[in-house]
Amino acid sequence: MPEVEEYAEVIVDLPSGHLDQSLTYRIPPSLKGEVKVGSMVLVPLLNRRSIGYVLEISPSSSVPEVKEIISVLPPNPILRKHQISLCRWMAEYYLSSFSRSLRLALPPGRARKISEMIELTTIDMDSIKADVRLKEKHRQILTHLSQMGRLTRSDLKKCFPDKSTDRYLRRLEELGLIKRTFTVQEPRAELLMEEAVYLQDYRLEDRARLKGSRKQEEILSFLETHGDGIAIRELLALTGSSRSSLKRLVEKGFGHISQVRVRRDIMSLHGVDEEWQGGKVALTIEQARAVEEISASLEKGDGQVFLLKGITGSGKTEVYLRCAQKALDQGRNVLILVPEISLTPQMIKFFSQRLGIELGVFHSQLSPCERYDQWVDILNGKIKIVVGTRSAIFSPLNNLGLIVVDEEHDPSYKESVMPRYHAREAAVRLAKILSATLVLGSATPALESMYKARKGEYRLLSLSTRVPGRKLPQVSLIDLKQEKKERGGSDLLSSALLTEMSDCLGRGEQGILFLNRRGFANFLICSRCGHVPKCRNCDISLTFHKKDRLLVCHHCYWKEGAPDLCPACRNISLILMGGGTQRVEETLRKIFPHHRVIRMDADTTRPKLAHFRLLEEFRQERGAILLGTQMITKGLHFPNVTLVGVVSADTALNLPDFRAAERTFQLLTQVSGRSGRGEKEGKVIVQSYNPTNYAVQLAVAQDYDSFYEEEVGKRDDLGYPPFSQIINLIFLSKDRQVAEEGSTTLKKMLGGSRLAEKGLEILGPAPCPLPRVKNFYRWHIIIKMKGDGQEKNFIREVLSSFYRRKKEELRLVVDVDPVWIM
DNA sequence: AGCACGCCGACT
DNA sequence: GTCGGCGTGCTC
Ligand SMILES: [Zn+2]
Ligand SMILES: [Zn+2]
Repeated sequence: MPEVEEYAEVIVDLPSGHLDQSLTYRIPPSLKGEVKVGSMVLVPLLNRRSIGYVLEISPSSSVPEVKEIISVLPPNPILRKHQISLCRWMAEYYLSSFSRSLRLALPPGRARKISEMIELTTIDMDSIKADVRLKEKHRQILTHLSQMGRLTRSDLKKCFPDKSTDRYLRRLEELGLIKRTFTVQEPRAELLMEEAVYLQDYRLEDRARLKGSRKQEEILSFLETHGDGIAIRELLALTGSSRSSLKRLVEKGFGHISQVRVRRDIMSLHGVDEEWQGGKVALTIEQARAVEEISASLEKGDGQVFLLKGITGSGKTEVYLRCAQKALDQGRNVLILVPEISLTPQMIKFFSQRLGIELGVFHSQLSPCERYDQWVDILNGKIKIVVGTRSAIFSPLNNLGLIVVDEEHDPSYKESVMPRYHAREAAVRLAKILSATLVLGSATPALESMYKARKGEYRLLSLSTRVPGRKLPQVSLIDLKQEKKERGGSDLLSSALLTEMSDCLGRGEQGILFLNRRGFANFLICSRCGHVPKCRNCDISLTFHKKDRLLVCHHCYWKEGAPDLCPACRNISLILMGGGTQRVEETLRKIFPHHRVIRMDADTTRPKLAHFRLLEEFRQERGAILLGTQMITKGLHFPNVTLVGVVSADTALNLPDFRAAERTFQLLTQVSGRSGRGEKEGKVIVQSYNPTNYAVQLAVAQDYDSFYEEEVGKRDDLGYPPFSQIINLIFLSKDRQVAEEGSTTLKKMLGGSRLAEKGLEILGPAPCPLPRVKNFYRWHIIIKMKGDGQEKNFIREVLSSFYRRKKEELRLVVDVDPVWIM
């Protein structure tokens, strides 16, 4: 039988990821049938080895000299075709590399690395000493190797840091004095097994004696209420205790620890969540129409994108559930994306009960072990519906009928490391790849989404009637200009807010206060008329720099002296705003010393599962205050919360970001549209120097359409999205100069004066609004593209040549369609 | 990421 | 000459 040749197109996975073309390899006869599209393979590359992913298989090759694939690595195949298509698009669209995006789609813990070990070929050191071909440095390296045995290249370089070490190693290998071996590293053991705690029988009197040890008592009652079999890692995170407390508890005979392959995961914990209760209900007319339209698309399999705009409490979830059921009935699978903060155990249970089916859950806080088991269950068809956060877009679930992106405007859908993809846009792409119907749901759709819906690209469905029996809270706007005149309250909290808070806490109810994130830019605001100095080019609030009393635009680097008088009303009334979050917390603790103040922000939620823990603490504490950034909106559903305050609408409105108004509108709409599910009436207080601002007013009036018109007009005037596409290039270095130089160099490479011809406009270079983070100086340039997207190819080429010649200590982050400009 | 190749300046 | 540093280009 004649041998039919087969070739594979392989993307090589180099750590730096800049070899972005596929390479052709021959499939040896022994691996025929084994190498498939999506296989992870070991391939030769120059005189090394590398991991690669097979994109395609073809019977012929135009490459003159091809090498052979060495082996196939399990699980095989590791990627499905639709994942490869999604990653190809992602790498291109977000100006990243193919291998980098593919890595995101690999099953958890299954990414492999190659390790290179260097060792002597002889132990005869005398002949080495006599070898005249060797230089002093050769001998030093050989001696070091003879003492240390096998070493990796990087270990060796710790002792021989000069740049010439590689050269010497090359020569030593040529002379046959050293040899290199390449091995594929096995997945780490802890990814496959996990330690879990199980309770043992204990006597009540022993239990009583634990009272003295607070932490042990806490761990034990956690296990009693939530059930045992939970991973130690998560148990400690959820109870906020240390390993030693657990160890003592186990020593006293209350439980034992064992290694488990599969364990109960965090998503199966018990608990209550008001948001996810109730059974199947009758649909409103609007809901029924939405379900009908989406179902029709499911039946046709036309890959229609729907924008489901539904005010809070209008029952979007019910629409998702009915449509999911429909897709499942058709024998097709379902993917539901939700924001980070909404994915709770109760939500999962609710969905799974309603659909009567086991759900796959994708969550960054699950252990790799757990996630791998789900991956297997998806492949063997046991899991037909996946609910997850941003990264669930990479789920191997195929045969998708329906994709849902809930709260599609939520910023947590945007990835923060490269490729900085937006899960909503990725979902649009995935729906196209798989001809799945896509539903984007939100009460306050992103401007970009609504723009596409108005253009007819998406089909708009509206739910405008509230499910009966829900009351809107009473919203008051506090004008800080007045407040200032009357000198009431503390410097950041008005007397109205403090009085309401005191009443609320006094009744044993709870309050929530929204603050802006810390460490952000300061700006000037007029305490008499509310005026804020803005950049005349960008319409961005200017940032105040104390050192040289300058106002600076962090988009285009426009600078001007800080005025003494308010430019609008000519009074000496400009005050500094933006800081003070720390002070609000201190003030609250001082005024309400007997009430718990819980702060939830990026810092306090850094430990694993801290979200759950802090929210749970808040829920259970009568008369507590929850203080934090946008991430605390989850707390709005708690029935005992009767007061919600927004400390400074101005700080939100004046973040140096063209989306500041949209963000503020979304937050305020959500806050003032929250419908009390309890019997108690809710109150909302919004503090501002500009209570007449359109974003504030229209949010309170729950008027999305007017806000859209107003905001879209502004975006059009200034050429911001959706009327242009923006790419933010961020240059990071520990050396300020390096970061700044990088940004100027790249701007020059992009064409300097001939930018307009290419349809590009560049703002900056400028220091980022957060100019220094964790010791890294940050500069950026903003590229605005007005054309059809063709300019991107040009930018890609410039970037790749920039990457090749840039200094090692300079890091470049490419953010296409940035969600925050920070 | 390695590795080769070529260029250049510093130092025997 | 020789040694290292550095920019550039390539990897099937
Ligand atoms: Zn003024
Ligand atoms: Zn500007």
